[in-house]
Amino acid sequence: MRRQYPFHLIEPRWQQHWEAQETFRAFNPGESPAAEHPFAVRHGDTAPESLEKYYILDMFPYPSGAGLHVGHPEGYTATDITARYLRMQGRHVLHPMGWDAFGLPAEQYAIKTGQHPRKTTEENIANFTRQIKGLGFSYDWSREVNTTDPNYFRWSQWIFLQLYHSWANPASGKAESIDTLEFPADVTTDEARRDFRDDHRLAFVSHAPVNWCPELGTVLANEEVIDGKSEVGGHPVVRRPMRQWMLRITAFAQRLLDDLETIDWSDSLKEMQRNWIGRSEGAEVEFRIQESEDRICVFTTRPDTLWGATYLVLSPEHEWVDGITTDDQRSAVTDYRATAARKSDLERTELAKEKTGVFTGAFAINPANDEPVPIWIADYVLASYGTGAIMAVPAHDARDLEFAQKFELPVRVVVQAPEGESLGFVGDGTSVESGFISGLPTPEAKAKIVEWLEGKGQGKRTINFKLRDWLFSRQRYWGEPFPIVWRDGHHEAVAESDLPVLPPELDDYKPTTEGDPPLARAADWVDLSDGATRETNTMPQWAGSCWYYLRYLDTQNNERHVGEAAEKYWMNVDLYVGGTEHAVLHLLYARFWHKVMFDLGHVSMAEPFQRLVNQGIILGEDGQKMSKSRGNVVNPDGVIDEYGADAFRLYEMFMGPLEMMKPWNTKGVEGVYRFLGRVWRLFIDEGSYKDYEQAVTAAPDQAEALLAGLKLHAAINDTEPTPEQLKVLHACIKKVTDDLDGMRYNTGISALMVFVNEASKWESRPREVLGIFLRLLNPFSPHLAEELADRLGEVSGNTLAYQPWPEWDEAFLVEEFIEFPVQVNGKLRGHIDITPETSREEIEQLALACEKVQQFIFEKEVKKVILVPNKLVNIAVK
RNA sequence: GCGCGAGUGGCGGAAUUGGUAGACGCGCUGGAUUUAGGUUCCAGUCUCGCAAGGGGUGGAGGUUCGAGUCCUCUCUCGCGCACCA
Repeated sequence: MRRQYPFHLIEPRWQQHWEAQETFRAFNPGESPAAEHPFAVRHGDTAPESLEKYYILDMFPYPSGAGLHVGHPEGYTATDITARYLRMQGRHVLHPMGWDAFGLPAEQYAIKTGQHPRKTTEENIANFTRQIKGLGFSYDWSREVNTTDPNYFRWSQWIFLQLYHSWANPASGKAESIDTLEFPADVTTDEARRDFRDDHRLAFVSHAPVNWCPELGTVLANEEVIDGKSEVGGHPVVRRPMRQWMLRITAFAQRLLDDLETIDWSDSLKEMQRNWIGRSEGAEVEFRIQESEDRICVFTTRPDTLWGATYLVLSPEHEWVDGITTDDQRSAVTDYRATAARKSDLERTELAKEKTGVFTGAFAINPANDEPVPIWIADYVLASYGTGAIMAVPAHDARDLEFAQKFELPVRVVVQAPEGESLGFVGDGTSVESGFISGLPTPEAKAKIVEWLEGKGQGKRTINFKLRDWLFSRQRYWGEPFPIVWRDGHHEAVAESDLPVLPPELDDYKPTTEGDPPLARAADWVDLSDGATRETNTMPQWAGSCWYYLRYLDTQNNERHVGEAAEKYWMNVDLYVGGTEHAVLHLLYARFWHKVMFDLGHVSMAEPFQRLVNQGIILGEDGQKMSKSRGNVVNPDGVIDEYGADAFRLYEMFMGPLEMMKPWNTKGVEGVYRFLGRVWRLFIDEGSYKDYEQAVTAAPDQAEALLAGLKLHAAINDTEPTPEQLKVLHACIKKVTDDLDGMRYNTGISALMVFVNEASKWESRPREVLGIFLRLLNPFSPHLAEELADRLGEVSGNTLAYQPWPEWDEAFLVEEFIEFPVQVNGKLRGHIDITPETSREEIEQLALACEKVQQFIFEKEVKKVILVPNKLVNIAVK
């Protein structure tokens, strides 16, 4: 196919120019550009740090072997356009890129082939770099980070130590040094004090059941388990107790929830985080066990239904089950617990349509009415939420009702529904048959019963979160080793001066045995000369991505994770763009780490990402999700070969709104490619381009040199633009500026198309007008814009990157004659010719006199004439 | 089940605050140039109707001079969470 224009020559040339010129370098406080750098050409002696900054961040990719897919450049193009736009607007823009390079695929490939994951990772990064650079993004490559680089993960380990050395002080609600933790009076021995501290650290060791994925040979965080299967690979996950490192994210649940109010994220994303944090207000109520002094504590959000609590249910794992079970029920209970323990999470939720459970034989006393209620165990009660025990109120809870009906337990209505059936009613109503709270509306009933329980010492108001502590260790090779050693059964921090802790070299990357990490195989590495042994787990992939946005600010700093001045100047991230897949993983973890760092004084702001935008996913041409098995994956390399990077960028944005899910259509790429061809022909003399093409056919190796022989279009000249031309130009400036401010890239592009459609008709094309158009085009398709601007005339600093963004003048947009719409009863009936000076009265008269309008108001009563300035006039008749 | 979002031509999508529905692009139809095709350029393209005119933004109501936009009910699709007491 004939090329619309020689993008294959233009694009690499400008990419090399930007690289050589370091066009997109951002400058830290204290740094300044050389005098000939385009930043200095634009801003003169002004110190970069005195300019208003804008930090625009992409979610850095995992460099997989498959290379870039079309989803990556969607977000990257959007941020690049905004970065280039704001640079032209005079902002000091930081726009970096890096690699989230620890991860499972490289390790699995290593297990299969014996090749070191570092090698795979390096190759993949090289490929990603080539692809991303080929798209002409304006990244400051001097700030590239790689999470697997020891100079990077040294600081990931350092941050882990900050967590290790801290605790969450409930009094201040903040992370503080573990040294501020006061020991209770009864904690006196060194051993007890050590244990007490270890129980309070933000990074701590737990032996609780965890999500173990046998297929992957590692444990997973709750966030990484979906429907009982691993998020990566979809392998079954089972519960199993193991010694693991945990991070105390639960201590920050309330702040993670509250601070969502301070940031500019989409409602749906905030809602996803809120749901994940899962705050619910209620009360803990204590039920005395019959013929015993022990009390079972349950959590309920409906303490007002206490009179309707006709039985209790404990989770099968509840620690008291053994103690309370009666002899005649013991074998049934033991069997049930064994069955429940064998069930995977999947079976316990998905497959368990029908409620199951057994009676323990024991009874508890309902504190409201002193009646004995039976205690059951059932796996619909989760050990991990609340107290692992509930009071069942079958009349006002669907699950309890189902259970009660199956096992013929009593059901007692205690809330009157405002209307309709009260049995099974779960909303707010009025308490009935409930002693001293009868007659009270639900909220008041709740308050009163809790007050009463508190007075009796049998309950208290509480808040529960679904959020669990973060399981932070993995049984893998290709991750950050923990900066931890073990001595006499206790863990100790590695000295900061000994960081980074490098992983050992291995020949075999497989986990050793059931759950033993591959690092355990490296005896030389594990056993230290002083008798201590190294922790052999590694950190999860999230560790590196939790703080990379900070390292970009100061990648070369060997003294700190980030220099204070750089952090203060650049933070926080003004705009963060990425996919929704990280809504509750990366974005929650990073916020948590950031808050800890904030409390400890290592960063200056409480939230890292001020504004966050999710790009929608791109579907295949068949409207299905792209996948190898469907065979509908679009490879960007092929598209760029055929149409060029500028067309690719333009199409990714022209498809539709950034945040929307939308299908790929190669015909659409051709459309924007044709548009770029029209831009080319607006500037370049067609005859000379045809000559060039013929000459290139004869001498393909001379293509670069022959390109120099192209002539500008003969219609381009230095005449004064006509008012009509200025109107078209300024309408375009206005629309593109508005759309870029609102990140409406698709409509911005359509405005550029409208301009080109008009300008193509001009017999005289003023250089001034075309030059301004190229500045508008530059953020979208920078290679072509730079090339044509270069041919059109001198560009200061040899790049459009820092040319001032054009401003529009409303005066040029005023129409001399306006076709003003006239409606009758809200329906368009005709137009009248007016000018901006036409008075209201005149417009009304003209509208009523209009011939087309006449036939609709003839012999009717004109009730009202509504004139909306600059919009229309509407005549209401009857 | 709960929460969030979205339904507009043959298709992707426009329509900042209620104010000319369908911008821009794809596709399609016709024409011109070149011609082997393609490229490029011009014209047309929501629908019914020869026209005048009528209808039209998932569906049904409502508010309004005027509703794709606001309100009520309802249907469909997508996403998230899911026995969270």
